[in-house]
This record gives sequence, structure tokens and C-alpha cells, in this order.
Amino acid sequence: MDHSPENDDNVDDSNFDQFSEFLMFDEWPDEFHHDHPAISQSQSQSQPTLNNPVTYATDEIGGSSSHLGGHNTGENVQSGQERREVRERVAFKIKSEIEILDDGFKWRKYGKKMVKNSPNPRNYYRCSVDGCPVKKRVERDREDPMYVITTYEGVHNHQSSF
DNA sequence: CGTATTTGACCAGCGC
DNA sequence: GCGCTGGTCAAATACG
Repeated sequence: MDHSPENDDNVDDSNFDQFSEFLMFDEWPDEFHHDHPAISQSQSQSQPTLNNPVTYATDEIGGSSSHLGGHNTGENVQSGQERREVRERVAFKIKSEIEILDDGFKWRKYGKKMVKNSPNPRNYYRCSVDGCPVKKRVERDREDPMYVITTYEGVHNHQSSF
């Protein structure tokens, strides 16, 4: 994969500049807070152009997780008791030309899929660090190719490269 | 040589 | 019961 020979690495603060517009979520992992000062900063102040159809997606774990709930043999677990899963889903909408924005973690692409709702493929990334159940899903906006929807799932068990 | 990336196939869940 | 979509893994390949 060879993209622009520049602004790919050592983008530094310039990279965060693209985070001008993004979405919010219900809960944010404490670790992320520490790793992303730029994000917490924007969080405090609403974006002037936030009027966009920012479709923030905060998925609740105890909601329609039937895809996993039905998997249980009906033995133990969830009889009205919901517990915190390790899968927190946080979706961001970032204005970026590239989807390979380096957020301080090493991601290894493990799959690409074509979604019906989008003419663009969806990329699946996973943290290269062992013990990191964190997964990332990157997808281009259906009508705004200059926007990318980045969905983070899980929390890192290690410190970021920063 | 090692790691990261690629594409395809397979599987699972849900809907109809 | 069949079909569809989404998601993940695996093997092969490319590149550093």
C-alpha cells in the first residue's frame, strides 16, 4: 500500500487538524481520553460546522444483542442481567481524504467488504498488539467521499505509540 | 526474512 | 427453508 509519500507519517499535529469535525458518542474509554487530547479538546467545544448530518452511533450492549444472546444455550447468563461487554462501539465521522489516519496505534487490515448501502468498500482493521481486542472499522461516507466513518470497538490494553 | 496487506471463501445471524 | 448481509479467518503475495 503506497499512498501519498507524505502526510502519511510524521503528520504530527497537522494530522489532528483533520479532526475538525467528528461525531460524539455516549461513553468514551478513559484511555482514549488520555491518548487523544485533540479529541477531548473538540469535545469540550462544539464544532461550528457540526450541523452536518453527523450520525454518531453509540451502540448499547444490552440492546438488541440477540446475535450473541441467542447463542447462549439458555443456561447461565442474561436472565435480565446485563453486564458490561468489552465491546464498546464508538463511531466517528472525520473529514479526511485518507482513511489510514494514524491515531497512534498500529492497525492490521484483516478484511474488506462491500456494503450494500455504499458503493464503497468497508475496511476492517485490528490492533497489531497482542492482547488488544480492539477493532476498527473504516468506511467512506455514502454521499460524502471526503468524509470517513471510523468506528472503534473495544479498549486498548496497552499504551499508544505516543 | 519478517511483517503487513490482499483477495476469496466460509460462517453466522436475521429476515422473509 | 432459503437467501442475504455482515463479519472473520486463512492463504498467498508484496514490500521493507
